[in-house]
This record gives sequence, structure tokens and C-alpha cells, in this order.
Amino acid sequence: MTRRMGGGAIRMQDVARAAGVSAITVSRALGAPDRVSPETRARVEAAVRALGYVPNLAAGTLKSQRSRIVVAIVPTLANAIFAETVEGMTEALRAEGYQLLLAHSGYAPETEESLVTAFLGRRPDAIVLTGLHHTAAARAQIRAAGIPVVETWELGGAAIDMNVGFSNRDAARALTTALVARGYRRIAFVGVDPAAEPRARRREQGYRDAMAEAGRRPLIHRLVEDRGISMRSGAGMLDALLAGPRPADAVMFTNDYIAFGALAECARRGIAVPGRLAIAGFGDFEVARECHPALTTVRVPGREMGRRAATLILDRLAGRPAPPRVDLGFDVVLRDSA
Amino acid sequence: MTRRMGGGAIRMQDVARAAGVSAITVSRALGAPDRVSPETRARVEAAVRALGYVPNLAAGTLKSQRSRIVVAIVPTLANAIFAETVEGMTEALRAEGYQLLLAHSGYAPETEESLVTAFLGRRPDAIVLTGLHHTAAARAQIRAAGIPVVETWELGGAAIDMNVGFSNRDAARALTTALVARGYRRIAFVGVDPAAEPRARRREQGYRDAMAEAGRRPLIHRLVEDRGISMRSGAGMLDALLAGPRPADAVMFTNDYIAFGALAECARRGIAVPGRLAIAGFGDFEVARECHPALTTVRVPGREMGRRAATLILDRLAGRPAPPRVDLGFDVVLRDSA
DNA sequence: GCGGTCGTGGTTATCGATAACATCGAACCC
DNA sequence: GGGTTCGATGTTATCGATAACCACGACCGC
Repeated sequence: MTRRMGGGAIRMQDVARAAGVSAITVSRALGAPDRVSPETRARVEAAVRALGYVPNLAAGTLKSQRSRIVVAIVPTLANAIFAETVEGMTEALRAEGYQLLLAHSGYAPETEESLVTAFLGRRPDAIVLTGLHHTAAARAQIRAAGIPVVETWELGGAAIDMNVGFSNRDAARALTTALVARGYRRIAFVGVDPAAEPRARRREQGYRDAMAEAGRRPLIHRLVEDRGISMRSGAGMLDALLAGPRPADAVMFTNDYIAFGALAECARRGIAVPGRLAIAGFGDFEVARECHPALTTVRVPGREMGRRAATLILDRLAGRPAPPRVDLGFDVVLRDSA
Repeated sequence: MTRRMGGGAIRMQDVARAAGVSAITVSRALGAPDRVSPETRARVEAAVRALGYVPNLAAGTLKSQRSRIVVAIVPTLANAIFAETVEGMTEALRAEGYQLLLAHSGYAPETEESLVTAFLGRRPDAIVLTGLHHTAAARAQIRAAGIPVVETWELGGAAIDMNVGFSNRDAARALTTALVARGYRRIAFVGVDPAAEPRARRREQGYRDAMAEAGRRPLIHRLVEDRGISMRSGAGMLDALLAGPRPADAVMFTNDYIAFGALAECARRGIAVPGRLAIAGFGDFEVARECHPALTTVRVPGREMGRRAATLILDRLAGRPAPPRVDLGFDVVLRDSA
């Protein structure tokens, strides 16, 4: 226990004494190495190692008004695709000495707001949010903080500051159009409550667009339980899809997990996919690539979005120009399930 | 832009002036509400709202030596099971006003070490690590910091401080024994390089234990690529498993994703599961429950581990007694795949 | 009635780093 | 050679909160 012996942890002052220099020189040797001579730097580094000194970033943050903290709020980590965005972001930020303060909102704007409030106290240098839908209070607080903001996973005109993502609507439309082109007649869509999840609403809208263009009537089904929507929910939709005199011959789910749940249920029931029912997902999660039959879906740039969000922030903080809007696009991936 | 107008952000002093009290009273109204009278508290809260005041936690941390930050390092977020642990942890910590500084090590102890170094500068109140295997330097630094530490996902005698998890070895042994009891004769194990992943090594050891107890010869296969081991890797093992004069009749994979990859490949190739090859996984991820045939596996308490790690920390920080070791156990889950 | 306790609120010093400004000698330029 | 620039380092003040200590009145018990 080096700490708390003889009255406290090792301070920069202690390192300075050991190296025979002043505290500010230690500060510079650590934070701006080319502002001290190589010999001095070496002495300081030796003293740092010898004493096991770890700079107190709270003190540095207070004086310099730069925390080197970036806040990120995602809806959930359970969905691997958001986890990838987070990983991409941390990696890019870590390389520049920034750290990530993370939380998940559970898709609730009110939770997001209270997280924003709590996190702003750390005086983050930037903040990354998921989507464009936030409470008015959250937006106001963030604006007042005057720091760079990146909104991800959606693209739109109403961004607070910077925006990196893709068009959920265009992606869903493209996928639907591909299904139409493949000859399916009764293409259904399974989504969540559009009031609850803005990105899902845009996907539903894209589906409607494509159906309208094709002169078809949309067939919308909604997942009821709003907590823990996932594979299980997809399996539960089959009855509804296949019921009636004119059952669906293809169905598009709001994400790959849900689609996979339905696919597995088809396997259990011996329903031919795509023969009797074609299935498409959204996201191109790993399970979509690996399951059998492999899922037709839309690939979205999860990890890249994180990386890009990070570089936008780093550019802005370094005073380099950063575009306010980056469209990373998407790819329709046609596989065997539809 | 409230900030930087008229020379800076709003300080506690400004709130104090607006409420007609001193700064320390504002501090107390916010941090220890029962130490001020209800009327004063109301005046302070009104001033806080009116001015949009957000306390600067860097300053508070510096003086109080309490950051209300907990550091967590996991191997990856891409695996949903670690993501669950993180979610469980954040939720429990958030309720007490603590925030989570998170990073992923990519399973590399050296990366973990450099993350520890970087994070300790924030003077976290506690730290949560995955597993018991860390570099000597990382252990030394953590010890020197003198803060509560929880190691998760493994159980063992060599914990730095507190330890919450389950026995990977016992879990793998129990699952193997169950396969033996089901009458499989040639049960193989597919794992990763045991030198690279300690938890995987323990699972392999548990498998060996059970095979020895049953008087069988272990059949160990190793996944070669050490980057991005996942579903794809499982699919690639089938040839090896079914080759030769005496192919395996059952196989146990080091996790459910890999097992699922193999299961899907069997479906593609028309190999009957469990008829020709029984398959078991590890972890009870969602895909294991929902795929067809559903995977026999071991359920491990991912989210609960996060919650428990958090409560251990909170107890310790509040001066309440906290057990040094919590075994959360596991459940063998027999399904259709084996 | 007087010391003691409690509830409430204020004063002062301080946490540990870094920005801003100052110093000082060497190099450099015409 | 005198002024200037530059590189390396030091001195001082300060970021914004809270711990530690103090003050003061109300109430209490004996």
C-alpha cells in the first residue's frame, strides 16, 4: 500500500522533488513531452516509475477544463450491434487518451435525460447519443454544455450538432423493394410500437414507401410486449402471419434477432423457408450470416458508426474541420431465407 | 449557450448568491439534504433549477477524494453475456449515484494493464475485473490504489480482494457428466488455446475431469484462429469432428455461439442433431434457447454477477460487511440438441 | 440557571494539477 | 555587437467544490 502512507498518495510535487525539477516540468514531461529536454524527460520518467506515480486527473480536469472524457448513451448493450458501436468508439478514443463514460437508457428518453444530467457533472469533452429523439430538457442541457455532440444510428435534419448514421427508412425500403423484385406477393412487416422506437418507425415507413411504390397494400403486425423484445417475440408472430385465407408469403422483421426467432420456429414446425414463408431481418447480425437458411437482411455499419463518431469528435476537439453529417449507407444482403 | 457567458459556467457560488445562502449550504442541500432546513433546501433547489446549475464533479472529487466512479474492464462487449454483466452492474450502481467507466481488453492482459493505468488516474472508488488472470503490474497498481476490487466470471483462491462468480470447471464437468449419462460414447470437446483464455482452460479441465471419472479418453479439438472466435469457427470444426474411423457422437463447445455455428452447419449439411452428432454449448445465451434444436448448455448468471459485484462494492464503500467470495453457481440445461 | 446537546449555517483552508506569465542563457541575424 | 528570438524551466494564481472547524440560538435536564 503506497497510498495513504506518510499522509497521502504520491503527488506531482513528490515526483518533481525526486527528479530535481519543479512540478510544472513534471506536468509537461507527461503531457507535452517535446516541451522539455530529453534528459529532463528521462529523469522525470524514471522518478514516475520509481514512485509509481499516477496523475490525478480530477485535478487536471479542474484546472484545464478538459476532462478527456466522452459520454456515450446507447439504448442497450444486450443487442450486439450497439455493443459494436461502443467498441468502435472506445478503440478510436483510447488511441487519443480519451475515456468513455457509458450507460444504457433502456430505450427510454426519460432515463436518457437523467443520465445526461448525471454525466454532465463530469464535464465531458463530448457526448454521443443514439438516435435523434431526446427530451427537450436533455437537448437543452446538452446545448448549454456547449460541447460537441454526435447523434448516431439515425440521419435527419434535426440533429443537435453532428450526425453520423444511415437512413433506416431508405434501408427498409430497399430491402422491401428487393423482396418485391424476388416475386413475393404478400409481404408483411413485423415491427414494434412506432411511438416507442423512432428507428423502428422509420423502418416501417420505408416498408410502406416500397409497398406503395409497388402498388401493394401494407400488412403490418406489431409485437406487443415492449420489454425484452427479441428472438422469442419473433417466434410468437407466426400464427398471426400465417392465419386467414390469404397468409403472408414473405415477412420482414424490424431486426435480425426477431427474424431469427421466427426462422427457428419455422424449423420446429416444419414450415418451409423461403418456400412457404420467406423471412428477412434487419441489421446483419452474426446470427443472420450463420443460421440456416441464412437470413436476407440489411447490413448496417455498427462498428464504423462508433469509429466515425469518435473521429468526428476528435477532429472537432483538435480544431480540425468536421462535417456535420455523415451518411455511412447500408447494403441489402440477399441470402437464402428470402 | 449559458456556459462561457460573462466569464464562465455557473458555479456553486452563483447558486448560493441567488438563494441567499453560502456555498457550503448549497453543497449540503445537494449532497446531504437532511443537514439543511426544508425551507433552505427549497430555496437552493429553486436557484439550481433557475440557473441550470450542474455541479462540477471534478472539483468535488478533488477535495473529497471520492469520485463516485467505478471502473469495469471486460474482455469484450460483442459477447452478449459480458454485456449483461455490464448492464447489471450499471443499473445497481446508478441507483446509488455511481457511474461506470468501461473498456474492453480484447482478452489481452497487457491491454487490461494499460487500461488499469489509464483509469486509475480518475481515482475510481472501486474496480471490477473479469477473471483472475492479470499482469503482475496490473495487480500491483490496483493493490497500491487501495480500493475495493471485484473479480468476476471465475472463482479461485488467488483473488486480489473480492470475487464473485461460479466454477467454470465444475460447470463443464457437470455438463459432460450429463452427456455421459445420456449415453454418448465418444464425447469431444472444442475449445480455444488454453494458454490464451483462462476460463476456457478451466472448462476444458472440467471436461477432462468428467471424462476421467467416466473412464473415457478425452477428445480435444482446438479452434485455431484466436481473433474473432465465434459462430463461424464452430461451423469449421465439423470435418475434424466427424472424420476418421471413430467419429465423435457428441461434442461440447466452449460457448454457445460456437456451438450454434456448428449446429447451423449440421442443418446445412443434413447431419442429424442429436442423432448423428449431439451438440452442447456453454453459457445459455439467448440463441441457445431459441434455435432448433434448442441447445443443451450450462446457464451462467451473467447479469446477476454484475449486480452482485455492484452490491459488494456498495457494501464495502458504505462500511457494511461484504463477503470476499460469492459463488453464484450454474445450471445444466438439457434441451434437444444433446 | 447553567452546562450540554442539537440543529443549522457560515468561514477558511485545501485537494493536485495546469494556464499564464516570467526568467534566463544560448543562438542568431544584420 | 546589440537586439531578438527561442528553448527550457520556474513562480504564482487558480480551477470549483468540500472537509474541518466554528458560531449561534433553541431546547433540555437537573
